[in-house]
Amino acid sequence: MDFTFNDKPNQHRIQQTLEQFTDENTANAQMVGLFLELQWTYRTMQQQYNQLLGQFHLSESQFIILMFLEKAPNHAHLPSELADRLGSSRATITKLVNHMQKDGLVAKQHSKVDKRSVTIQMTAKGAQILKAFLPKNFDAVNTIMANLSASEIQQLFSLFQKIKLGTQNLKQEMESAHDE
Amino acid sequence: MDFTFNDKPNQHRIQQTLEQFTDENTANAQMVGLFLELQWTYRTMQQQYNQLLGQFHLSESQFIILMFLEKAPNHAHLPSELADRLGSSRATITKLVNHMQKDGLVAKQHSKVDKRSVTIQMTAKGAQILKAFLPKNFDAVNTIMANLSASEIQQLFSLFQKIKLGTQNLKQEMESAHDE
DNA sequence: AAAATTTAATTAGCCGGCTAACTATATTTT
DNA sequence: AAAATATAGTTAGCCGGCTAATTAAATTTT
Repeated sequence: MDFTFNDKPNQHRIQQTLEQFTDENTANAQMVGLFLELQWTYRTMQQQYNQLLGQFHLSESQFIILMFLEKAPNHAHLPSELADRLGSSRATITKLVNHMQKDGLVAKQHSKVDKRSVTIQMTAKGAQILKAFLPKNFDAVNTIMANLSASEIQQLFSLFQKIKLGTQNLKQEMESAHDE
Repeated sequence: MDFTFNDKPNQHRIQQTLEQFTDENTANAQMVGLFLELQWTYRTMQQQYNQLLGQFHLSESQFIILMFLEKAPNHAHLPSELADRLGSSRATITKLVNHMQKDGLVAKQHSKVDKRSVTIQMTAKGAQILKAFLPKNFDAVNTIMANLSASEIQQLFSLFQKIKLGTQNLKQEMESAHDE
């Protein structure tokens, strides 16, 4: 965009250009601002939520793993399945599961069919801690979301969907740019 | 809530109870679902954004610090000011700034007035890297937010505000509960 | 059947987040 | 002025995220 006028533009043109610039500028600035706002909203929420989890000696990922195991047949999953579910790397899962094993929340069982494979099973203690935490989690989420109406919740679902789509597009752009 | 009927309720009452239960249940389930959705949206977005930052050997926090310094008089701030701005602990800032110093993005200057105090100043290299990154950042944010209309962006600002309020309420609840 | 490839999980090493404890300096109280 | 308190920043030690390299086993190719 060019802001040096060699001709002598009339007032209308200047006004138009300014408005156009202003519109684009504020629209763009708003996107950046929204991006920062999303990060701040998440960070502050997560900090508080982590404190709650800390009272039960859990991390967010550990909680998600317990929830996932709770619904699974035989309360068991493979590490790779946990990684897919959490959207994190297998290395991270190894660490997490080791901690959880040390704390007695899960147990590892080596498969005899495929000797590379390991099943992670929730223990009774894990189930008990999950059961104790769930109501607190529920209350906390209700408090966090208390100011939202039912229709606002629906809006957020749909808006998050759009942001996730945007993220996917960015991912594809970056991957194809990397191939060059 | 009780679902065993000792009396013989008419069809209407059953229907009513079911609806009421369903409504409450789905409303609550939706809040939990929305909470998970927010986490997922943020996590996937952040993973991609971190990849972009990684191309410039920056982390998100390092970028925010550079932006903050860029706008500051003399391109300088105290560590405590950075901590407040990022909403993170001073220990985290110490680590971050040490890394950034090693990479030549910032410099430390010990105050002679207050010997406890240190000023963190952005270097020319820091300014240059920031300048190189900004357009990429801009494009990435635009891609992520591309599916949102102007009014949707406004909605999100207002909805995030409500979530932040909810977080504050949770914080206060937890702090007062802790005092007991 | 042997070689090459793929897959499952782990390890090593980095970064950034936290809390708690510590050092050094300023400030306030007494 | 001395003692107590508050403040600025760092350090130690934990956790959880990542990538890259490694190990071991299964599968596919040849």
